[in-house]
Amino acid sequence: MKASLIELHRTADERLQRDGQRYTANRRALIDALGGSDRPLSMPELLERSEGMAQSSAYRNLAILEEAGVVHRLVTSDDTARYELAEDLTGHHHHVICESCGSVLDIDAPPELEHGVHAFAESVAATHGFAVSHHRLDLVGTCAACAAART
Amino acid sequence: MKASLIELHRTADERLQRDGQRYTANRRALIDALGGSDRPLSMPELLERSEGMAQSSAYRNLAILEEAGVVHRLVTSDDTARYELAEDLTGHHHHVICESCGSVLDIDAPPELEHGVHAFAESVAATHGFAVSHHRLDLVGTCAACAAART
DNA sequence: ATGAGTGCAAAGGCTTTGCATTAGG
DNA sequence: CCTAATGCAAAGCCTTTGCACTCAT
Repeated sequence: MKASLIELHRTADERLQRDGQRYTANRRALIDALGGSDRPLSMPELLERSEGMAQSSAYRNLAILEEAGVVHRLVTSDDTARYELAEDLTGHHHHVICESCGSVLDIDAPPELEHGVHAFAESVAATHGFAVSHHRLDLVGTCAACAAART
Repeated sequence: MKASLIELHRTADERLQRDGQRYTANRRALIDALGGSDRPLSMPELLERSEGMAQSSAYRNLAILEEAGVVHRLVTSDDTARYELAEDLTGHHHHVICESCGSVLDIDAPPELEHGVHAFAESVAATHGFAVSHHRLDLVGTCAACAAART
């Protein structure tokens, strides 16, 4: 499901134009950074990968990219946000979150499990009049690195 | 699984003592607030329910209560934290999160689904050397109130 | 008395906003 | 040209910390 970078840029451009936004060099750099990662990136990580971009521009552009449905902002356990490409661009996946260092890893769940979650979501929607737009299934614990460091 | 308030206070007291902490009036008030709610509470909500408590005391005591394993802090979508009783005091449950107003509702998942999640967690633990301590399964969308307001 | 707990106010850290400058169409 | 986008610095907001005071043991 992972789209090529070229295709990714095309899609981003389309969605921004639909919102009356331009696909500038800064926005391109952010998409490159996110498209080249197999996990969500924090602001420091994004700035490292985006030579010379002002932090305020990064925040502003990420907000615009999220608005356009290209990027997704997520908050896990620590209070720093992380960003990833929208799910329809990366394929549905879940997160393994280290509560010690805050790092996040992408991971896929077996189809049976996804089915179960969808059924659950539908029953909740029906029961509570709640419009479920998506679900999150995170595994939280300690990553190998942190477990080792804690020795 | 929901313990009586009396039992809850006893447990909180025990766990705090184990940490060399006292079970003060402020801490009691926080536990009362959380124990009397069927959903996680934000700081403003907690202060409303805790007559005259200083915000700094609330933050400090919640941190101590979390350390003692009585309270759990969670961050959902907006950047305000919410607090609930530790899972072993409330029973395992999941959250329905409104991305419009940030409200959170507690909910139970069917046992089959929980089984599936556990199996998944174990396979990830084995594959990635990641120590899974717990999981989160959230349904994200728009609550009935927000859907109505948006008319 | 003695240290934990509290409230108030100040400081911190991530994120957002104001404003003058630069650049894309 | 004219508006959108950028960078810098200032402001905001939630949360944490410093400090003097109070309370319980």
